[in-house]
Amino acid sequence: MDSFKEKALILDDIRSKLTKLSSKFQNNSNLISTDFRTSFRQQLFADHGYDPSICDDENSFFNLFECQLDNELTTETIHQDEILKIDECFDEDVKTKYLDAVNSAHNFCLQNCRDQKRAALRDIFMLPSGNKDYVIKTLDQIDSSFTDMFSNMVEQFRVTIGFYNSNINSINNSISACINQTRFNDEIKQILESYFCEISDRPKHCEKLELSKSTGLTIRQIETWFNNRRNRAERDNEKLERLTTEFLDKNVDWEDKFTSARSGKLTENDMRTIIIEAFDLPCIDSIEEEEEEELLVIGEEIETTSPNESSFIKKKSTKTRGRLTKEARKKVAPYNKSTPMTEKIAMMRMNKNDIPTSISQYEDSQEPTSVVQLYGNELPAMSNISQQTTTTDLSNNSVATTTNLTTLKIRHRPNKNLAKTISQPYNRTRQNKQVVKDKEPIISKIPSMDEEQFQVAEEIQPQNLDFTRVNDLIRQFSDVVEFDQLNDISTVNNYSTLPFGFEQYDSLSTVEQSLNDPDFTFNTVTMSNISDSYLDCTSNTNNFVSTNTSQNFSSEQASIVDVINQYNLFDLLPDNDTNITQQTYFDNNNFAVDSLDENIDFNNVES
DNA sequence: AAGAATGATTTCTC
DNA sequence: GAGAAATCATTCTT
Repeated sequence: MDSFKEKALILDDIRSKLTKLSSKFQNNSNLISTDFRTSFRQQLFADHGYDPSICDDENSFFNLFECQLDNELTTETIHQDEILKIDECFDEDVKTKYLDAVNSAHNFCLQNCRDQKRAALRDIFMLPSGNKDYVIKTLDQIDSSFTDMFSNMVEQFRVTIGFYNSNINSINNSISACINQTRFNDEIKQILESYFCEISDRPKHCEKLELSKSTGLTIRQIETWFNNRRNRAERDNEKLERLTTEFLDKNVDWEDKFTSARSGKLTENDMRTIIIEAFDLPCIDSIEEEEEEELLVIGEEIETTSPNESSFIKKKSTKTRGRLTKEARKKVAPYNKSTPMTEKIAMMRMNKNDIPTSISQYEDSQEPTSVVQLYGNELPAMSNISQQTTTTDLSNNSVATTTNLTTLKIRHRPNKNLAKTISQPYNRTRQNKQVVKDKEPIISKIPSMDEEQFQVAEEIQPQNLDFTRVNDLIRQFSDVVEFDQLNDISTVNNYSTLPFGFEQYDSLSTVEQSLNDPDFTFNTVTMSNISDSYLDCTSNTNNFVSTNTSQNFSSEQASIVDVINQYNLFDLLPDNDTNITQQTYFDNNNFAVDSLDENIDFNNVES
């Protein structure tokens, strides 16, 4: 443990010297002589008893500082290209604002790209051994990450100004589509709907971004859609709740009736009568009579032409098919076709403890069309579920309801109209989330417009476009860059643990304390010094990020991370004759938290 | 024409 | 600042 403390001090020393150096360097590289460059880091490590030969590629590093950082982001040419293209096809107002947006985006990416590269270089430089190839690769990755980001933004801007609507096939739709995005088309609805039902009704920011990308809607629109969707689903549930209560409150032993119906003691006709009476429904005599007359005629005809008893009976039995008016149907909740209701009833019974377990199962695959069909099957073991459900009174407690529904895994079903508007049949199976990782910058996929398209675009360009949306986008992208993109970029993950690790040596006293006191925990370690205000620990497959000190961690978890990070960091310095290669630490995501798995419940860590 | 559906906005709360 | 709830405005369905 002596070496632990010793190494901490050494690193602290190296760190302060290097920090001075690199800040000087950023301002004026000429201040540093060639001799100094080639020997500085070697000397530094040699001073502390390490083999200087582990510090290779000195010159490369300095060259990188000098050259790489000043390289323009590769978006530059694309950027110019964009300007030229858009120049030709939109009016002055649209053009200006579009270009402003693109410019802001570009500057933003440029600036952040530089910062990231600078940070990466600084951090990597501090390590005992350098590997030019690795560093260049890292810088390239950062470059391409930001190129992608910029491409995405441009794409979004284009969507906003209706760029893609400007083709010959959709002239009529395009103006209204881009000025006033009224109804979303079927494809978009399908995407949102299936996301809502299958994955989450409350997407996280990065998920919203993906949705935004796949639908072409803005994040704001995505949010609005999900808000509305949640609200309305909730309202529907409440309505069903009310109807169910009403249904169950009727002074009828429904279970008994259904059993009778199943066993044939009661005909559907009987059931219908019972229901109509129970609910005091506006009887639909007129419709009924008409139909009966009709059927009667058919029956007679059949009887005369072909006096086959069975076919006659068959036909006759159709006559008794229960039919209610539309209005009546609405009131008879359990017989309504939009029907997770059956589960609801089961839930309510369960909670009321009057009828134990069995009630019908609602079949995903078919619309229940009659009483028998609706209640023909039995719900699988309710007892499994009941243990988890709350015991609160259901009738007026939507929270409890939601809990129960979730537990039951009740699925939302689009109602008839919705089903109609969604062109593809709603797919109930969870779709494999597409892993979209283009190696190539997305910008290459943005189709360019030919001359003819430009002319069309010019004719139909939107007049009253609200560009606050574009600004919105810029702002949103800024957020995303901080919290999602940067942390998602594997390049950044690789090195972003480093600043944290180094910063921890600011609190050496804490380390010291920990060494003397076996019971000491690192809860008190200051995390506010974390350089980029995020902490990223990467394990084999698990990846969790705290964007702001220990907010997303419990203090216990945070402290574990601290400890492990520090230990691992010390391991960076080769002990005695151990020859540790660059790859051991940097081509391997296990860098920081290899041994954490058994200590941290990754499932509970927000990522 | 009435009513349902739905995207968007406003207001309020936590 | 995010989300729920209420509401508005417009479009679609019946």
